[in-house]
Amino acid sequence: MMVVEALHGADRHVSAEEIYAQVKAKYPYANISTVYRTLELLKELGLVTEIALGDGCVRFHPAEKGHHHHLVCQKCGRIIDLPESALDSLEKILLDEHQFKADLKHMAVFGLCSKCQHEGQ
Amino acid sequence: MMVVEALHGADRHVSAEEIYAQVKAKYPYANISTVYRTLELLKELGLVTEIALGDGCVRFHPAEKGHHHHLVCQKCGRIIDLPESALDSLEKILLDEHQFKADLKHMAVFGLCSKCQHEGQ
DNA sequence: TTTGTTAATGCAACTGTTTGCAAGTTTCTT
DNA sequence: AAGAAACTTGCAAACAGTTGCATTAACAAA
Repeated sequence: MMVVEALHGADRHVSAEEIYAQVKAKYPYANISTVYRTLELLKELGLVTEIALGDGCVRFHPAEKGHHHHLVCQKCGRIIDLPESALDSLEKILLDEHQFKADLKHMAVFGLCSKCQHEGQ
Repeated sequence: MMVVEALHGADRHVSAEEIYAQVKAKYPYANISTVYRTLELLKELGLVTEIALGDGCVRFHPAEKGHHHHLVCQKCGRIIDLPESALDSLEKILLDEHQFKADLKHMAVFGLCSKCQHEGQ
């Protein structure tokens, strides 16, 4: 319950550590492995999605706030948000050509943003 | 050198731990952090690509053997290989619509394979 | 040859995350 | 209400991977 609350209350993608800190503030005996196990459960139920944005920790996002994707610039670190529909065509191609039902709820694509493409080195 | 050799000699995607084991067999004083640092360097030079196939460790693949992608079934674990061109259209869309130069050398897409889609539960 | 500069290595400690286990709690059966 | 089975939790240890630091090696300048 406290994990769900922390996820819901956050205005951005939160890490397990941040959720743990919030839970611990209310109930100091709480353990971080419980947070991870709860997040795992919520993932299986489809209530949260996780994503690795390349900053060393996985971040979580409640499904009820809607799905979306991210473009992550490997040079400046800028993160560009994409609507869920941005990958619809990929999903369709994989289904049509490979009979594979891709789970594209929350993807991160790494590369170079418009600014960094045009800079030297 | 030994890291490159181990990568080159393997007939599939190898983990850092497997490379380390091979290197250690020839030179027992070797350290795993050197393996990781070498792999990091090779990545930066574009000589190897890494990928997380969802089995708990990152796997590496030498670039000279060609790029490709993987469809990973979340139910049965089956891995379907895709040619590099399979994501060309996605790359083009991201560039045209978002001016983002995606780095799609070695991607893993999770989902359900044709068999598992049609099974209950 | 000596000195200074830079890069590579081994080691230990650390990070984020997962796991095994024992204890406690809840739920089901009777 | 009692007992069995299943689930949840905290804790400590493990795991894959990274980092800081001290030592060593490689190279260039003098």
